[in-house]
Amino acid sequence: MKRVNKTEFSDGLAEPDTRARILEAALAEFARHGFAGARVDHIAQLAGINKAMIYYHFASKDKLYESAIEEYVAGFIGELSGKVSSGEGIEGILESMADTYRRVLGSDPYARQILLRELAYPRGKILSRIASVIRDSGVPATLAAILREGAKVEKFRPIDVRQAQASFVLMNIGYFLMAPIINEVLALEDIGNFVNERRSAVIDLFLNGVRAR
Amino acid sequence: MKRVNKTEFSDGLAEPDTRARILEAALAEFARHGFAGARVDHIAQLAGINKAMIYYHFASKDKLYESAIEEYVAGFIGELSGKVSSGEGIEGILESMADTYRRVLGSDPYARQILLRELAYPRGKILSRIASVIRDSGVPATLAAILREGAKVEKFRPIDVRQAQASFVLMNIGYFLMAPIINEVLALEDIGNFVNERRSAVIDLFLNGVRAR
Amino acid sequence: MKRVNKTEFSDGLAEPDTRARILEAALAEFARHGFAGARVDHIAQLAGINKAMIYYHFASKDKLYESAIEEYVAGFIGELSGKVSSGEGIEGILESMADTYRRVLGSDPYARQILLRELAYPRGKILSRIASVIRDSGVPATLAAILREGAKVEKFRPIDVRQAQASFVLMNIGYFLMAPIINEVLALEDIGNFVNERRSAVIDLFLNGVRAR
Amino acid sequence: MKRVNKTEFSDGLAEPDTRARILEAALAEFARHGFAGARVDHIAQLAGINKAMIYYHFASKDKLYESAIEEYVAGFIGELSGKVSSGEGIEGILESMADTYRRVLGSDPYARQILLRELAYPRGKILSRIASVIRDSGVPATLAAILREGAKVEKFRPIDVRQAQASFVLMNIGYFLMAPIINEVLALEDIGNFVNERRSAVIDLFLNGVRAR
DNA sequence: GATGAATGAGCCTTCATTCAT
DNA sequence: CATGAATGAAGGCTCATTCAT
Repeated sequence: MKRVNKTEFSDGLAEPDTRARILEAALAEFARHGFAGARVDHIAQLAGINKAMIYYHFASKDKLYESAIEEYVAGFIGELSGKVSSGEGIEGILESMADTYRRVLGSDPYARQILLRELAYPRGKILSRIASVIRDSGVPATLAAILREGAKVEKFRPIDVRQAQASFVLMNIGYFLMAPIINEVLALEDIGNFVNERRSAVIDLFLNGVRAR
Repeated sequence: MKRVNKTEFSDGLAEPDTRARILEAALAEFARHGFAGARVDHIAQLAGINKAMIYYHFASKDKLYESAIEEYVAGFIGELSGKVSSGEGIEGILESMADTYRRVLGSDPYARQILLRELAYPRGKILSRIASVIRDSGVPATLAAILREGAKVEKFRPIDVRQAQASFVLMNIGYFLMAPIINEVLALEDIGNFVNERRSAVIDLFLNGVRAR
Repeated sequence: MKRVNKTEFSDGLAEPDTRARILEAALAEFARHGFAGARVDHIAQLAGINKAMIYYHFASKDKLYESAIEEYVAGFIGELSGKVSSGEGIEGILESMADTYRRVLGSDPYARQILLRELAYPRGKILSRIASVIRDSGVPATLAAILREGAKVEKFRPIDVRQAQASFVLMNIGYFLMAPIINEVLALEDIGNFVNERRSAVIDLFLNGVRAR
Repeated sequence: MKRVNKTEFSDGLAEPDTRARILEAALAEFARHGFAGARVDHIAQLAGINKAMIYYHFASKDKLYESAIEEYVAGFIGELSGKVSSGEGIEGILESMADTYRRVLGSDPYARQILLRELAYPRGKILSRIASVIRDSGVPATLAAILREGAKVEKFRPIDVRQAQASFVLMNIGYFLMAPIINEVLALEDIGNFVNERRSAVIDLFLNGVRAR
């Protein structure tokens, strides 16, 4: 907040400021071990600072968790918002959504863990925060609008739009959450392929599912 | 396993044997607090026995966790297998699957927590065990067979069967896992209704999605 | 409370039970270093037990302090009560009081420290407890009665009995509390002598102070 | 000592210099919480300065304590000395002593705490310092002289002067130290009254106690 | 089987003290 | 003089695990 990089004119190898380093280390530790399993000692080691510094910058392990997750979630705001322009048509928006989910949950090292952890043992208002970020991105509303407009002109079948929204999201996100089980149940040997093809398979199923006959 | 009822000659009002009580208490505690957050003391208290008894029956907290989850997962074997007869047609099998997922994840007090926990922080081979139970139930294979047969006679479109399997499962299971976020993003006010209508909405989307045009 | 000596029939060298050992060690540590200065680790060492045992028997450092002091103060109940029979006359009761004060504050290793500590930084209701023990001993009431009776028959001057009570107590107790300063101000070289003679000096001053002329 | 007013050329509204502010804050903190219970952080906060400043002016918490108490005790030197002129007679000197004790221990916010604390857990040579201040005031010597002179002319009984000195001091000071217990044992309801009347009650008892018959 | 007591290692947090600026 | 940041060494408390009975 009122923090300034402490080595502005120095050797160029300026180490990131302590508070940020702590938050990053905390995120990694919490993602890997959950809240109860995370060790403050370990976070300090990861951040390369003295353990007491954590309590200098944050009041407690609890507050540190909140701060780390909050900052992490806030980081996605820019990424998600404005990704969709209704002009692209339904294929465009579905592709955009699928891409975003994949990028966030398939590449980001912490998103999946944090999300699962919070779903299992909610702490504070983090789930609400995540929901806000998604809703405020405008994507769900845009998809809903398209489905409703399409139903009027009989391009789409008159279905429950909310159920459809949920279904599309879950087909996409759900895979990343449940991959270990899905992959084993389906006895997948070419997981990379499966993931790559999933985007179009999901969109195909969805579009055929909602399109009027 | 090797346990004997402890009140063989007693009054007939035999209380459940200790080992079982421990396992039940452990499941509840682990589901509620995760592995690291669970307290052996608390489990003993829940089971109404002395803490040392836990170590008499189980080698460690780790082993206790494994035993509790293993026994819990094993309990679903009978429930899932034989639920599907391919004679019921595709609607029948989809309904049967949707019902089962809902019963397990929507009513059972521990399933959702344990599943999320294991997905986030896998311990031992529990995820594999879950996958085995699902696969051994024969349901996925039956669904795959129906989709393939249907594709041959052009009843269904020629799609990737594995992707379709995954999609159907995720639309169903995914909701229970992610309900807190889904509900808030969609600003649901009638959650009960939404859940009740979800089964047919999902089946409807899926069938239209795979059916030939 | 519900504690039984654990080595009833053993070698006769039965070690005192743990709880009592902890209380004794705690008293010593608290008396020597005060509450904030006392170290739980040190108490455990003094008691010859593992630090965790302290928390097995007592909830916290706070509670341990309360328990230790409470038990300590309670130990004086028997010692103080019934020490005075009004039949002994005023000299008798004054001597008895002076002796008791001297025994408690001059010989007991902890009384002075605990009393000073509590007077400076009261914790819980310990000062009240001490007051109760003194009052319940009946001694102050007996002294007051004697002074009042004596005033009626003009054996004593008509003075404020409460002030007199306070004065007598303070001349006795006060010395033990303030000895380091008193001794130095008076440049005493024969402290032992001074203490020995104090009893009769105080009683002499007091009796002449209250006696009618 | 070697300090200079920090705002020599400033607006004239010079704030008290830092060193003095630290000493004042330290005295308050030490009086309230004792040495071990006092927090350097808290002292800095009370003084409205940065914690490091404390270590710039004082070497350690120990030295800070000594300095604060030393300065505090030194402040009483002027107050106590020269208060007594033997010309006032014994009543005069006793009244003067009682008044001084009451003013210091009954009104000063720290004296009682500091005195009790030092008596319980002496630190450095502070008790000696206090004794010196008292002795150097000349009051005890004056009282002793009066009692000895009076004994020669048989105005006073031939008592142990040192015991009498101690007794008078303790009747006065002792009450302030032990008030919480005294008040409760005597079940005082009019404490203010009791304190007000104490001076004359003590002097009355003492004079009658030493006066020849 | 069952229990109360005991333990060692570790955990979160605090605190006096120091350093760089 | 003055500050914010940093640190090492505890300090109180907890927890999985074991022991004696």
